[in-house]
Amino acid sequence: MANITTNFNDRTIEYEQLLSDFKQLLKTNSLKFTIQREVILETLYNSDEHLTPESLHHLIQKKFPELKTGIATVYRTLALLEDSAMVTSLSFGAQGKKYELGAKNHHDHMICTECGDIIEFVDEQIEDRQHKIAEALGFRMSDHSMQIYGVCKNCQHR
Amino acid sequence: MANITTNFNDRTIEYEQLLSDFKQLLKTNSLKFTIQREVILETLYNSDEHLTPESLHHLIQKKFPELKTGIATVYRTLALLEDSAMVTSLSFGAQGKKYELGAKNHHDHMICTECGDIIEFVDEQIEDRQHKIAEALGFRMSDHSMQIYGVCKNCQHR
DNA sequence: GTCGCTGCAAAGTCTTTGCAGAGAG
DNA sequence: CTCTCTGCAAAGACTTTGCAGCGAC
Repeated sequence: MANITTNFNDRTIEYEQLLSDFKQLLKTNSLKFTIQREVILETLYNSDEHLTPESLHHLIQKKFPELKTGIATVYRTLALLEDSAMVTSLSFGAQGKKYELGAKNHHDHMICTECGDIIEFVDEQIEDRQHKIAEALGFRMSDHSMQIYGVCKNCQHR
Repeated sequence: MANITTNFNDRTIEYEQLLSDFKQLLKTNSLKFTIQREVILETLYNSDEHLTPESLHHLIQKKFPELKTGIATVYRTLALLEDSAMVTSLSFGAQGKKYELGAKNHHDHMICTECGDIIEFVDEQIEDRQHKIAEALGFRMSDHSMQIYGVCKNCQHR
């Protein structure tokens, strides 16, 4: 089985680069660079998880309790980052969305319906094919998402 | 461009069959067959749209005003149908889920980010590949969903 | 200084639940 | 008859918004 990649530990963009992109984005839109916005970006960067607004907020409160960052700011910043395509949101069956940094390599998700574990992967054949389908249907494709649901190796053994 | 199918007007299951499956399901679980449940199933069957609980409720109120079906019953019945895999829910970026009958052929979705239009399609190459990926990662695959986002032909011309 | 940002709390959405009466089996 | 369903309204969960003071530029 070739061409399936699941290793995303090597991020495509280093934090300094990401931060500078973010600052540029803010400047372009006459928005201000605040410590809260930086902390949110940094926490997203340092997390390998797919975070809900609530879990992101908890992480920040634990790590920077002196900031007393409000959940509203987390929501506002996530909306800002999503609008600028710096983060991507996923909505699975459960209620609420999960967010991840878009600066990582593009990938799709395989989700274990037993334990909720998420494995990221990329398959070039599928990526190619998606572009061809969009073209054939007359769409100007901007994005896509794919989730495969099933039971992971660990949960099968239990 | 071969092998992309977008024609789903020919349903795989006729209504009588669907209804009888539903009755069987209810019987098996010692649940009762009520007029509200039938109306919900029928309305889903007769709609080619992907419905939100609210839009489904509106349709039912318009068509069967004498029933005064409550929104809570719609939610409860959709949850029941989804648990039994008779309907599938989709959660796109927007808030809220949309539901569709699972009795139609399996398909994926191409979604216009301008007008919200949804085109259904199937591509065998991708279907095959998904199974192979699940296998390679040790998953026992149960289901998958794929959405391609972009701007549809009509909206490009505007 | 100006004008956007933040935290807080209040207000909105969407969804679920408790309950008493109605109805299917 | 019994036990599940239903509509209603209240409660919950999650998200957004208004506002006054704060802070980046």
